[in-house]
Amino acid sequence: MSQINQFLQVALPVPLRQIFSYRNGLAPVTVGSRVRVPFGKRQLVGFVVAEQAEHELGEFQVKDIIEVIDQVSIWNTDIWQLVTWGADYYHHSLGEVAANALPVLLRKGQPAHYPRTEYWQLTEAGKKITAEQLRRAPKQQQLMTLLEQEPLTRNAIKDAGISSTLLKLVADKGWITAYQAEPELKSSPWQLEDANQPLDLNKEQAVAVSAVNQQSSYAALLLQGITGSGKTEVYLQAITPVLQRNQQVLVLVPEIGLTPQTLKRFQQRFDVPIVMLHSGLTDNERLQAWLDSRSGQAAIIIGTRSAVYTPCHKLGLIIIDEEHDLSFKQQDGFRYHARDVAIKRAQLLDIPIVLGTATPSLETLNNAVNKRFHWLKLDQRAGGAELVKHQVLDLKQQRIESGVSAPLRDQIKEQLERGNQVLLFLNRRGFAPALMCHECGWLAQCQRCDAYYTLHKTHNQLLCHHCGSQRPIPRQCGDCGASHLMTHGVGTEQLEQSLQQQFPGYGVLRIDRDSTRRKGELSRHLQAATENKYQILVGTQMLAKGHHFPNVTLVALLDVDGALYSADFRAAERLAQLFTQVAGRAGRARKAGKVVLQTHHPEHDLIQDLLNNGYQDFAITALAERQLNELPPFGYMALFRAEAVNRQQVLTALQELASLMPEVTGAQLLGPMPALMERKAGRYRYQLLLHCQSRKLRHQLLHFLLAKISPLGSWRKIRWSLDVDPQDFT
DNA sequence: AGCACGCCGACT
DNA sequence: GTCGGCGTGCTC
Repeated sequence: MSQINQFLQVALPVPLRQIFSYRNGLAPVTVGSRVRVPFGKRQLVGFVVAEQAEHELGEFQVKDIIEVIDQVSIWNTDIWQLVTWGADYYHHSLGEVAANALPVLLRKGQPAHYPRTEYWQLTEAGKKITAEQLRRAPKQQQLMTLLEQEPLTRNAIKDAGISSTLLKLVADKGWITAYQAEPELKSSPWQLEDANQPLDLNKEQAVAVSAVNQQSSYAALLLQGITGSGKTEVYLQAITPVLQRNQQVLVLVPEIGLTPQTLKRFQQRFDVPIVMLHSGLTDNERLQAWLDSRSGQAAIIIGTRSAVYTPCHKLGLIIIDEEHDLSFKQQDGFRYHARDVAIKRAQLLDIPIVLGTATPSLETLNNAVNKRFHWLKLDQRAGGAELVKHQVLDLKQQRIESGVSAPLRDQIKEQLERGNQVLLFLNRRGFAPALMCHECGWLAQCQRCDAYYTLHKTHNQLLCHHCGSQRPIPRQCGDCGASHLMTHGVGTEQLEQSLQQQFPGYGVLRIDRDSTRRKGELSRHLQAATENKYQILVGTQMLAKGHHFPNVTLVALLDVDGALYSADFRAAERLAQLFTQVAGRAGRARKAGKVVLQTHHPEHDLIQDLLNNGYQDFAITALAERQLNELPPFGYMALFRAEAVNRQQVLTALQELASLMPEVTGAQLLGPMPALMERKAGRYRYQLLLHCQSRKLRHQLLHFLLAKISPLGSWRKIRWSLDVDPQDFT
């Protein structure tokens, strides 16, 4: 595909699952090149997918390409394969998948290379000039001697003490000339000796490190280690030989796990260029990081979900930390799972991938059980820290003050008096999750969602956590008009306030989405907590991840009942993961720790299993249950989510598709069924669940069903999306 | 997804 | 009289 005047198939970043044809009379392109094309009334940057013969064109008016942005493909081979695989597996628009995999500036069509700079070199005439001839012009002689060795940028010449006037003078003589080029890249091997001071490993860690280092081709390794067991040290020592071979390492971390602490750990160990890809970067910084990674300038690439698509010059190892974390699954648009994409990438490149976690997802655990993944376990706490104790507190008939039972209150008091910190989890932000009429039981409800308003005292407002709508706190009942309104339930705001009253003299810090809204606030809070400026830490789930509070000796989950009886079959798994994660937060250093669970159902199987036998046992039991019900990872699911203001429109559309589902053994299409929250932000939400016995069958059926959707008029009236391997059913 | 076109309510 | 609300239809 090198000559011009050809017809091209172009993938465009629109949610249409189709390819568009254009005529190229401009310049040669290859598959993967970006082109700018007219599309309706606008211009888009698309990706060349293939060349097309003239007779294959349809009846439509073929338009001309506006610009060839890349003469050659912008993609490394593995990334392009990853993109096409992703579009196929997730049945998503190829153009959107491709655009998703690039930094914003490249999506918009910016050149995919470092900014070019001006270099000066000798001309043929200049090379003939001898030092002798310039005896009386020492500055000119200096310049010529410098350029004799290598071409230099204008800046470098200036730094050598030569003025731009002189430069121009010599240039005018025709002795030197300028050309544009990308900056010279350093190709020297990375230096590891100085900073690389590995810690001593215990036996388990040593086994894990050597297991990783033995791999010379594709292998997936589950590194299952409880918090504090020294997973990071295993990562660092597994990385070392890869860097020594002058290969790069890609590290994927959860969205809020990307702490300065993590980065520091890598920087202290390795004196190599490290790039970080996180949400705080500007578009230019992202492009720079992308270029540094692709050119091989960066040795270690650390990033969140989308970093899985970062091209590398020579990738030798992928690490995915907190593998079970939900933030690896994109929840809108192109709904990919970065863990699964990363595994695919490791296969394509034939390199090892390490999946680290204390609480493997059931999908990963299953792969370990059936030996598709190597299974490495770290059961000892590194550095001799003691294991934590557990306790379940039955809330029935207890005196409860703002969510804290009397026995828990006593334990908090005890730890505080000993100078320790306590950590309390409550997964409800705001002051109270509902406002209720004391006379008639009316509850203040959001007009647009099937949900109650949350009372926020700091904003002095009712806030809907699902659609964001807000209104002033009413003085009277919306039903009977009585003026005696009371809050119902407890949120983190109230907990914070109550603890402050109950334990005067101790600092209470609340960490949730509201208290960390501003940029950098989370890390400031975490830092303050680590420095013991607060003794009582209150927070939502976001406090559970990856932060080290060595002085915390008591962790409590204040209300776990919600997860025990949830309609979402993954809720139990998530509670088990949360419990195990927070257990790691307690007593990390030399102090013994304790985890307390408050519940009205202490006898519940999940709680008993978790406490008596630990996460792994719970997870194995859960796996058996999944197998029985053919749920993932034993069944393969895909979810059509649909919504519209008009409820009947959604139902009609879904019913029409459901009626087209063929009778196939090993597959069924369930629904339409309402989403867990049937109405959200004024729209009715329903879904169809495709449940198959094999991945292949699911793929074929999705292909079939999607083809049926496009001619259906009813589907044009609704907003819909397809979620392959859905992680939740909200 | 955008972006247009196209018909019905409250304002300079 | 217009500005603008979002329904629906199309994009090589």
